[in-house]
Amino acid sequence: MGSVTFGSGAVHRRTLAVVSETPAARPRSHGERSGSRAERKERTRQNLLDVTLALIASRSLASISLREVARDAGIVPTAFYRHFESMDELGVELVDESMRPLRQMIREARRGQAAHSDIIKSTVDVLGSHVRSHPAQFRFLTRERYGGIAAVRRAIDTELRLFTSELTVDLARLTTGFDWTSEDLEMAADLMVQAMLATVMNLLEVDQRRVDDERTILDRAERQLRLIALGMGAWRSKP
Amino acid sequence: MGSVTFGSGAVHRRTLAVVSETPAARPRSHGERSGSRAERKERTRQNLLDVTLALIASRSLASISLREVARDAGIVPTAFYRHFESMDELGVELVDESMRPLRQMIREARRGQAAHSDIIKSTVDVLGSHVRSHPAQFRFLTRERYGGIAAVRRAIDTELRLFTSELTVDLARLTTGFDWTSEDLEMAADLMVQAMLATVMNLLEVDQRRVDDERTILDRAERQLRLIALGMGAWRSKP
DNA sequence: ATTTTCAGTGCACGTCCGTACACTCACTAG
DNA sequence: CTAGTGAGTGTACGGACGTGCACTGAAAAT
Repeated sequence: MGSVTFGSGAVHRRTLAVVSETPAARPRSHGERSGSRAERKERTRQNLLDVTLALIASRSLASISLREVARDAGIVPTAFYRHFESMDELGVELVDESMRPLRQMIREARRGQAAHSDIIKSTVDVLGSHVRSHPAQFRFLTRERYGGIAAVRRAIDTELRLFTSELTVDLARLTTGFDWTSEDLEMAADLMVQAMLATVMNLLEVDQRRVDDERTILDRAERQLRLIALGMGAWRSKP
Repeated sequence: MGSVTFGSGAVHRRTLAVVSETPAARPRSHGERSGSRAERKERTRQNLLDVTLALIASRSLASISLREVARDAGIVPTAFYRHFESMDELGVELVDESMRPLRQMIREARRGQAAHSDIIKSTVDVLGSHVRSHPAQFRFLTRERYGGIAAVRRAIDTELRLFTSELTVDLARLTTGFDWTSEDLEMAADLMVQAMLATVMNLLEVDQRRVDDERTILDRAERQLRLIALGMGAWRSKP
């Protein structure tokens, strides 16, 4: 079970279409080795990010080596530096990358909020479906949120604050008439985000867990959010 | 900046008091190298745990090496195996170790609950003081709760469930008369534990953070728990 | 047509790692 | 008093790691 090295023997296969005069309409083969230099570089970079995200499934970022990532991405270790200065820097970039599904989620939740009458139910459903379709991103965010790399922790924290403040704005819209201070709104939004993040981790740890199935977890999240909403109905910011 | 190896030259100094006939009243020197073999072993074992806990402050368990722990504990790497089979096993033991302050906390909170009139305030205060006096343990639990080592994650999860179910019992006592199902009580307790754990991490990350000072964080936690309590007042389990 | 750029290669290095093995020698049990 | 135990030692190994350096060759710039 020695080295699984490959690529060293497989010589770079250049694009064979040399005669065609139409540069716009390429055959594109099957999306293999094509594009400008910049495009190729971007693809490798993306590959490094993807591969790292896949490795996060079972381990923490701090225990993943540069060599391992390069190996899985099909490049030589030193070529890694053409894209990132270190694994830590890659980790910070990965935060942006992983926030994309979450941002898309909040947009979709807002849409559901308009259509559906039950805001909480639709929000939880959207959460569930997004976690199911982007597990790696959510796992990365929840695992590294309090993880061992300070720079990554900081980056996630910043993004999550942004997320919370967006939710705060939504809550403000729903509580006009009640005398909520923005500080209290933010506090309530933070509690909701916490509940949702804990739900995310529960969803990701299902499978190997006892009886908890997905529906049970989402039901609980729904009840927790409903409990908070109920509390907000009874709250007075300045008593 | 080569090897900082030491201990190899410092020969084991045996206890010098050989003449004294009283085996009970030892001079004890200054608590250095004394005790039975079993005691010495236990002390080394504890040292390994302590040293690891200290290293967790800035990194994750998965990135801490056996050699590093052994070095800091003042023993040779191979002697590590006299105490633990691997770093993973040490991690699982560390969970028990770290739960002790938390268990003591809940006991103290219950006492405060009896004396003080405001349960929430006293609970949050107890939380704050325990985090301040046992930062390493709390950091370990929160950092490795969703960390990279499955066995440790599992162990923490189990302990936290126990903690939650203890809180559930307390809540049941406070809500007699209201028709709460035990499932809903547990859901509410879980939300409270989540809020408290998030508070713990916020407390531990203060210092290097912006303006958030300790009091601000505890105030927020207090308001979050109060919000939940308010929600519970308005809740009906089977509507 | 020529030069420049630069993503990726290949090799080499020094360091740290986990762990196997044979050992010592203070304690303990008999 | 003697024999056995076992916590800790010292050496040694094979392998993985991060990274420096000189390189190649296709694409881009001139």
